[in-house]
Amino acid sequence: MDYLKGLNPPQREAVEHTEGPLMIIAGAGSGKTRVLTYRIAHLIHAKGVDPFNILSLTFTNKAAAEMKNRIEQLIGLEARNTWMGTFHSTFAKILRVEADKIGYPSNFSIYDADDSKSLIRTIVKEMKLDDKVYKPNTVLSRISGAKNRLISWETYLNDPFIKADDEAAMKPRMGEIYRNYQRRLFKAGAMDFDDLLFNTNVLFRDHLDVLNKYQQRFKYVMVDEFQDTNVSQYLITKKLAAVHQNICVVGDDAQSIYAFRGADIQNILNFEKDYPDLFVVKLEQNYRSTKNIVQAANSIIAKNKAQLKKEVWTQNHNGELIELIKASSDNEEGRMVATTIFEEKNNKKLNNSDFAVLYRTNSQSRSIEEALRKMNITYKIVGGLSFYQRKEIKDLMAYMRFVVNKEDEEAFKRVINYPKRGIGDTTVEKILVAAYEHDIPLWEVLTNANSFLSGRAANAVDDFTTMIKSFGIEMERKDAYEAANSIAKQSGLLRELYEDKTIEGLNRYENVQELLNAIKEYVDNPENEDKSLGAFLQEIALLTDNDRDKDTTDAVTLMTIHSSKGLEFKQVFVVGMEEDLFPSQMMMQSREDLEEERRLFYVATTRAMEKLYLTYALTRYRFGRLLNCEPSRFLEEVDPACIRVNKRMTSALSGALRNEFSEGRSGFIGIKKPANRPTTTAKIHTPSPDFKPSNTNNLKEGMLVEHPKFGYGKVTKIEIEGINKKASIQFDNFGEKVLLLSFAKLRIID
DNA sequence: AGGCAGTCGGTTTTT
DNA sequence: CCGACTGCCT
Repeated sequence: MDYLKGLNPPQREAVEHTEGPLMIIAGAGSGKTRVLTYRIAHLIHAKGVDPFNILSLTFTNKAAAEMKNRIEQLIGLEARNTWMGTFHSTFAKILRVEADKIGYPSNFSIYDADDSKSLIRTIVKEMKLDDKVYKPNTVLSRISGAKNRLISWETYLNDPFIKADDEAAMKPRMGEIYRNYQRRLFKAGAMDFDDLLFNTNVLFRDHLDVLNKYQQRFKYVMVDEFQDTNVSQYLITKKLAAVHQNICVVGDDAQSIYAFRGADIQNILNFEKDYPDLFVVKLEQNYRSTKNIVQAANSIIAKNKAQLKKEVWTQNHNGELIELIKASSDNEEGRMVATTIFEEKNNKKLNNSDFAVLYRTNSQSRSIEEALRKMNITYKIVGGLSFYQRKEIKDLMAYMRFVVNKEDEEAFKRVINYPKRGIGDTTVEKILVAAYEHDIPLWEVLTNANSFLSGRAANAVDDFTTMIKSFGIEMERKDAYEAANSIAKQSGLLRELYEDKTIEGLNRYENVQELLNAIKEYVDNPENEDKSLGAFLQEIALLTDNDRDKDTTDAVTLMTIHSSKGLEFKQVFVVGMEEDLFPSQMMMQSREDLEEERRLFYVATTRAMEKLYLTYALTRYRFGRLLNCEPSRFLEEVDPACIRVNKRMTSALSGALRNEFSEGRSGFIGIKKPANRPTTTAKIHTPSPDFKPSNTNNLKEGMLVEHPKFGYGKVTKIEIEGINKKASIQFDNFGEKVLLLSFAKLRIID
């Protein structure tokens, strides 16, 4: 085949090695997707494999779509028949078909994280536990972690180590919550994201005939981004490939960034043990980036202990040095990014789409957005508050979900009284108690409202069920679009939004219209055979914002590092290079955590083809508070030969700030005069509870105040600098401090 | 049942 | 800063 000519020797080896277990270690920018697509094409064309027998698993819908696209270009429509999708969507489809074998209805709902958390909140409340101890987030991630390691609630409750662990964390009832959560999901005919994989494992474990069916079907199994698989995912693929042993995994241990989701880097490090006759190919030549960028990335990742041996290199030019940009605040950082983009665009005749701004957390996008808007630079945000997480979208989807699956408790709670129809919390509570305590299906309670509720409430509920029933009939007779359309209209949801004439309301109305359009597109797409509402819902439940078609106009891309994986841009800004932000202080519990943050930095830098900027701010607003920031340790870890400091950017203001208030700490800007008192005289001080930031607006010179850390002090000076009001305070035991009034916590004594 | 004002708390990444 | 929740009033 002539398409093999364009490949370098290791790439070609990977493509041609089709039989038996194969691991491809693919460094950043080494042409991984190319190899994967060529390999599939090769299987079909040269080896005569039926596309129907090939399964390719990816982590994002985008990656799956991209690969499908590229194969189609290579070998034409034949490629349509290969099964290509994310783990979650692939096994959701299989579970739909086999649901009855594990006791689920085939129209099961898929709970997203919000639904899961809401359910956990209800359970914690019902168990009369403290929701400050059992926070939905913590509980969910604990349960999720268990499921990813295939620990059922039964096992969880009986495992003495887990028990000891939970007790040490002062959360002894965790196992019971897990049990109740799981029972409640089952009763609602619902699975959360992790269940899709967990239950597939259960299905394959308990029903060997089913497993065998899929083993026969998938003669060739391929896993992309293998470093991101968790145990649950790995076991599924291993089982599927057990008969034919044609398993090909592609990954890069240096880009494993999903440990928080249960990804286990050991999967890739131990793969050889599971397959002794494993063939390994390393793709080490980088075609994407300049030497400087490759070297910078390598110099960071080299500090990690847990990694496979690999030497990524490139024949590309040295390119420009990496530019280090220092700003005094997050807003100035944004301005610098925007002006740099503006200038580079003009100087090098680049498009907006050649630029990307990457950050560690979604909330960092704000200051960048503002600056870009001011300079009239078009941008698009990937991820963030997802379209599908918007209230109006979730509301309409909840209606659709409830019509499809009338046991779906979370969907029910969303729609029962929205728009308002006079059914209050007490009534909802009664309905749920009736259903749960006596183990009656929710829909049975609703259709017999008279037996459970008193007159007025029962009538309102009757009207509701009548409406839902009519939607059900409509759903059976019509396609997803028509059904959704009349649900939106007749439920009153569309009218409610239409009547809201604020800009926000208009937006919401448009969003709902957009969802309806998406359903229309789905129905009109000849590739989708099943045009029912249920089929559409299962499709959409696993979509994220990243999968939505954004306007293809020329725009700068803003996103988190996590969502940037697999992409490349000519020029990349990695912003917020500050200690505790990146590497994130939330993460930093162990060496492994630091190493994952390093890999994250590795991913970020290797997105850049020609030029890379690292920027940081000395002060930053987060959660409405102004914090002082230290430069990230990563700035020191990068090989200094690759970096140059942008002098122009180091403004007088930032320099002054840096020198004068160098000892940053949350809550105060710095020490002006060192305290020359013996520390032994510091008395033990228990702060009273009423320290409020707002109090400090009333500060006047000469006042006596109390600070939670420094104790009692006297205000010596009030001054305004820029947007900040500052107070110098002489503390009894700590000398003079300068506090920022916008957030310093103080109590005024007189 | 529902609306409003005021308090409290979280503050990471995604299928 | 922003959303979720609480308590009070109609």
